[in-house]
Amino acid sequence: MKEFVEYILQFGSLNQQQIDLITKKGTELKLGKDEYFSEAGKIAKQVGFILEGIVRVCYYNNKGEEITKYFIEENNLVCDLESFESEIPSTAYVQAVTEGRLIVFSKKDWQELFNTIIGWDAIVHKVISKALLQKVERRSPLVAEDATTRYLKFLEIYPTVVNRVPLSYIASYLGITQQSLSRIRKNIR
Amino acid sequence: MKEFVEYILQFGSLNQQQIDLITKKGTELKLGKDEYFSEAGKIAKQVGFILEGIVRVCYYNNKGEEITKYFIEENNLVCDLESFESEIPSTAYVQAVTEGRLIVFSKKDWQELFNTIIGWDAIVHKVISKALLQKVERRSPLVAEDATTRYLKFLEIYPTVVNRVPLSYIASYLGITQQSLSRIRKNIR
DNA sequence: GAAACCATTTACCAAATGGTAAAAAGTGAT
DNA sequence: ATCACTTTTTACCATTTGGTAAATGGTTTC
Repeated sequence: MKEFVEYILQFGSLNQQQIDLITKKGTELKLGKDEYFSEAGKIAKQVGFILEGIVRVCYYNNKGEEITKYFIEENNLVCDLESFESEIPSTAYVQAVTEGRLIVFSKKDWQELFNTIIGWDAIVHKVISKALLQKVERRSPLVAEDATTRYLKFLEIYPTVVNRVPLSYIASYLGITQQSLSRIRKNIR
Repeated sequence: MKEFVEYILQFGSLNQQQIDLITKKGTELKLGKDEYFSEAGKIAKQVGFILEGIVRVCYYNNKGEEITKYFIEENNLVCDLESFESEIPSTAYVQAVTEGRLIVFSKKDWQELFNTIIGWDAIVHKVISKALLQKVERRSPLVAEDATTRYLKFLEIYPTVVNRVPLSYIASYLGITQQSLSRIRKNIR
């Protein structure tokens, strides 16, 4: 929980009473490897913050292939925003890639924080903007490159992820087959 | 200007006095075809709202190729957020693809709105979150597809853009050569 | 340790895309 | 209408990537 409070405080200041309130609302959740945090077709009901582990967001394209949209690492929020905020069914799965430990807030508790903590609104919006901007900035530079360059850029973008997730997840994130990625790895060495 | 006020009011309510203040701060800017709204290496000093025309954000990759990161259409904000907010040099060019008409706010005026209009903060954050989310959601589904599918999806995503921008811009947005895109167009007909 | 299971690597050939270059089509100016 | 200029299309071949399948390597369970 300490990690979450520290993270939040980077984006704005809170007094002890407010911090206690936040701490009281959040509960710890353990996720097993491959377990889903939220699922496509269902409405996202929680906001999470990753203390430990790696999570990915994935979906199935119209060929039925499983595509990793992005990875989320420690010290980041996890939430299907569109689904959570608009209460529409999610279009993607959020899945623990490794074992994970999270702080989670129910929608009700999360909203209560907006009503009771002045400035919570501003902090959350900053957090979310930053996270979204990062997603855009990580994805964009990959598009116009060949597969090898994409993989090299992936190594820069997600240095803490490479050795903790299956090759096939990275391949689908990069938009190539796992055979191609394996070949690329071989050529790089 | 009316269009901008209408756009903003979708995200929160404002009284007439507040609307007048916003109206007073914004000035109209005309951009010629190919003219830059902001440039790589410089600090973004304005926020814009497109009344008319199409704008693109582009950069040069390490092979020196010009890559279109995304297009921005009418009724959307234009701003290199990272540069504008943190006052760091921008990494991309923002360029009018067609002739354009925008409402622009200087950094000083934009910030004054935060100080004088209660709730402006919340509105702007909603606008920005929505725009960023759209950028992610438009880009992600393209990655894992072959070139033809990417182009077909592009047509869905940017129906108002296809016939108003050069083929080469679309090709670089999709991460393929313009020859490939031309071939794809031929095969689709 | 053997068996079963899953992930990764390799190999082979087919298909898609890139690179270079030239032709064709479109645009604007005089 | 012609010329100069830019954009788009086409063609050719080289290179990259995909698809299928099998082999190898790793891990877990008994």
